Amino acid sequence: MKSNQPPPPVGLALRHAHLRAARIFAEELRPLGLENAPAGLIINLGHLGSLTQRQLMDVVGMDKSAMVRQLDQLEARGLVRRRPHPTDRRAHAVELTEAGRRLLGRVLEAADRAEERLLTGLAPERRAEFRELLLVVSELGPSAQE
Amino acid sequence: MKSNQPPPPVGLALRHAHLRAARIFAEELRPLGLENAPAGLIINLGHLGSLTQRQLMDVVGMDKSAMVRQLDQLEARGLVRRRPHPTDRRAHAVELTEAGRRLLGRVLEAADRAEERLLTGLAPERRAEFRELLLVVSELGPSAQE
DNA sequence: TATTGTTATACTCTATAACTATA
DNA sequence: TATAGTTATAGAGTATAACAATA
Repeated sequence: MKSNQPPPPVGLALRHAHLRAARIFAEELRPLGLENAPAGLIINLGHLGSLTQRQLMDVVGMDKSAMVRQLDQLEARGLVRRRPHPTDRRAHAVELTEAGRRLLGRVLEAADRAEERLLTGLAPERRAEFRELLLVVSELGPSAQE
Repeated sequence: MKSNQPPPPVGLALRHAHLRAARIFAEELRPLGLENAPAGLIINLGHLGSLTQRQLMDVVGMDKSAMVRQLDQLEARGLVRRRPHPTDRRAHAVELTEAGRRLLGRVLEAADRAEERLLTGLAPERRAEFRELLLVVSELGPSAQE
């Protein structure tokens, strides 16, 4: 039943799975003129509402200076706004503009199509199972013990 | 039972899981003086034996020129050897040296420790399940339909 | 004519550190 | 003294294209 190759380390499989997911997502995003990183930012801002840049860095795992550059570009395109933070005058409250929120809908559709393609090899129940396990391993899920 | 947040797209969860795996693996590799990319090459050469650079590129998802640089460094450290390919005189047959094979053992131990840490949140049966599903999604596994 | 490996270039990401303005 | 954001810099990865040798 098993192949004669030893199973690859989980880390390598995660790398391949992520590379494949990123490739597929990039294809689905192409018509929107967006790349993966800014699309990820938009999705997270959509989920979480207004965030400081520091919080965004933690959420998307992006570097401080890369975050500045990405937000500069998104702001120049009118998709995102930096506002004064209500209580901390050092910080910015970053949020989607109306145009950003409109684009968010199309980005989420692209993400859904990408996910459908990514999980083609799994039956529906196994997809749910995969999602659940992945949330634990990624430490994004409810069972993440931080 | 469920959180009130919508679940993140699987692609984002894969990204987080992979970032976490890479961070943990890097920590386990530090005593060996190796980084993730060359360690991945060594593991793959160990699993698959002698490969051309072209094949290695496909297997590890690395760029043409990055592959040249990585192999140059591994060859300079005496861990890898480029030999004439038996049938294609354009190609190189890349393989581990004896020193490389000795290091491979320690790299695999580091990978095991990293995997143990990575999957801490999952009970043993769920780890096997996760591995199996991930192999399908990564298209590395037996069910990959190319 | 296409492919393997090499080299070169430009662009992006990462990591680091300095700097400012606040806290 | 520490933190949020900005800026600058060096290093690594990615993407491209050109090239030599070979298929």
